[in-house]
Amino acid sequence: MEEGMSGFYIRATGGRNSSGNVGGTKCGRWNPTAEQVKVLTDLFRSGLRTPSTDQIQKISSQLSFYGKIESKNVFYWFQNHKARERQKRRRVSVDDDGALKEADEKPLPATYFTEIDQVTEPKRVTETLQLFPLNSYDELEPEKLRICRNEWTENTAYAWCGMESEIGYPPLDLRLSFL
Amino acid sequence: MEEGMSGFYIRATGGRNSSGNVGGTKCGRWNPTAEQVKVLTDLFRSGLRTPSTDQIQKISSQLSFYGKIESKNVFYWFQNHKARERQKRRRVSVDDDGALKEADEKPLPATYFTEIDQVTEPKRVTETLQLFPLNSYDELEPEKLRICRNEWTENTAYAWCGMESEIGYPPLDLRLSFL
DNA sequence: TAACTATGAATGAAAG
DNA sequence: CTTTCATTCATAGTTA
Repeated sequence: MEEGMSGFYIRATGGRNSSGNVGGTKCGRWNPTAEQVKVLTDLFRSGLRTPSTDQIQKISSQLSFYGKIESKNVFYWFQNHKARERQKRRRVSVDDDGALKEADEKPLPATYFTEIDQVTEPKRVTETLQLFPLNSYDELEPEKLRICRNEWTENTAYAWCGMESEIGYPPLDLRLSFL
Repeated sequence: MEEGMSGFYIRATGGRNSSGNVGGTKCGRWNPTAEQVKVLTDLFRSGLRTPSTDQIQKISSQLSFYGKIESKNVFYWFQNHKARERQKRRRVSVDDDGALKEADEKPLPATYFTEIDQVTEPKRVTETLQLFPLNSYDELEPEKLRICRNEWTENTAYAWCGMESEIGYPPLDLRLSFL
């Protein structure tokens, strides 16, 4: 029952600043700034999933305002984000029983976009994608509060068979034949 | 979701005791029980390195008997365990060429597992066969050198206009209408 | 209680 | 698109 007061941790903030790499290093990986992440997330939430080369180019160009970025970073970001959303959903759907938690990447209504490169759109999209009435990021939090989102599952079903006491675990089959 | 911000993190310090989560708490990371760790370690030592989604499901399901667990925990556990074993070995091979340290995760002979179904249902037997003889030992491949190759900017397949680096930032339309 | 350690979680990058 | 790998961040638990 160790219960300390809530304390803070000061993040060391190593030599990397948000607008670039550590001084001298040339091969570090991209470290997106909060603003960049926000824009990308907004785009994703708006329905963008697989931006074309041209779109990537434009996004990257714009985001370079906030810090160093290359087109490939944008490309990878969307690829990863999409894949992980799927993977997450796949995994949740299996071991989650119905506790539906807030999906933090739920697509917005399509009116947000004029045309959306979304899975629901059979027709190939022209790369117009105009007019993005987002009023985001006028201010970014100077500090980040880490919230527990519990994205994966809440897991409600533990089969605590009441046969044992709390610590008296049943003998484990070390051969693991259950698999 | 991390980004290059410098700031503090506030530790929530929910009411958690050492043997697991308190009933009311739903935040916080997974805290495996000793039994869960043992099973996972045994699986690892038996050669399992990268369980498939299906295997992850089964493992997670079984381990839920010992306490709260989600499939993503199993996924991460194997990911981390494998990575850290690799990293440890790499470190040893670098700064300590001659003397081999004690490998504490040495794979067991395969006979450790497999046919022990004398008390289990045939269904379990099937699942056993399904899990083990598969692509478990995907280790042993040489580690890759991570070189900064600049493929993206050079490769013609994408033809990114490499315009990153330090440039005068254009006036940015903050409402993302650039697309 | 502040370092330190072990490890869960996340994600950029890339391979398959 | 899927899966894997490397690296880093975050934090529970431990130690000095």
